[in-house]
Amino acid sequence: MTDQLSSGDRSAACDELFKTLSDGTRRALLEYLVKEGEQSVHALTAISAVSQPMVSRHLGKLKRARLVTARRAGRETYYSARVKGLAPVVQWMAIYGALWSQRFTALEELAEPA
Amino acid sequence: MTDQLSSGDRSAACDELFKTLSDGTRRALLEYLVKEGEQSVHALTAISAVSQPMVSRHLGKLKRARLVTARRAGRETYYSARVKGLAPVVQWMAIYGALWSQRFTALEELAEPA
DNA sequence: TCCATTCATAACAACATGGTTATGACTTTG
DNA sequence: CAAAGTCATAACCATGTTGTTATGAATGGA
Repeated sequence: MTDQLSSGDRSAACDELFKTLSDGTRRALLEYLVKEGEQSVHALTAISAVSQPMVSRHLGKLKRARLVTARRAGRETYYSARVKGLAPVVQWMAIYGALWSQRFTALEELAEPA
Repeated sequence: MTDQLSSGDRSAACDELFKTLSDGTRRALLEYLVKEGEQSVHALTAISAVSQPMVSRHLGKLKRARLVTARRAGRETYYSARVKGLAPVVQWMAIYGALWSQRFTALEELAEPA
């Protein structure tokens, strides 16, 4: 129980989540799925700046991180965003404790464009 | 201006932040700084599983991501957490819009261990 | 002054990552 | 059946990452 630092399990989930989210192309794919709903690989390739195999691999990583789900229909595969997959990240944010809940609005304002 | 997906500026900040946070050692350092306050490299090395040069490099990346600040005092360098540095990540989370604010508590519960 | 402490950097090895093109499996359609 | 569309995987390259050990630059103290 001496997990003062390396909380060896939950930390692994955060590792994968943060690493997955650290790529702009993957975040763009995820954003698109969140905004537009279920999309085929073909459609996602169309809006991406990289090749179709790369899109497939990015989607594979998103799927492995449980940030998307895949549904196969005929020769097409439809991917959907899975928001709940962000839970470990949200939980990690809780290390900021009061800072988080109390200053959330402050951060929100700070984050506002104009 | 055709940044339908690659919102080329804010995205860069998220890239660096997520990439920085994707390493467990760095997250552990940051957590420690948040919980225990300002610490010297020596102290941070003591609680880390890696060598002192590696701790310095991790701290360098955290500093570059603006997640910590450094204060030099004699031969020691004291690092502090900089919570505001998380703002771009919080802002990015806003792509989930209503999902974020409305389901925040749901996610919190979901994230709860027991 | 001389030595120990503290920290950062350089050099290197091992490995992972993002990108490409080529190809194969499968499905729909003509 | 044959051809075209959709997706995933393999092979490969270039680059970046984490980790190490060795070393150098300052600072503090005997």
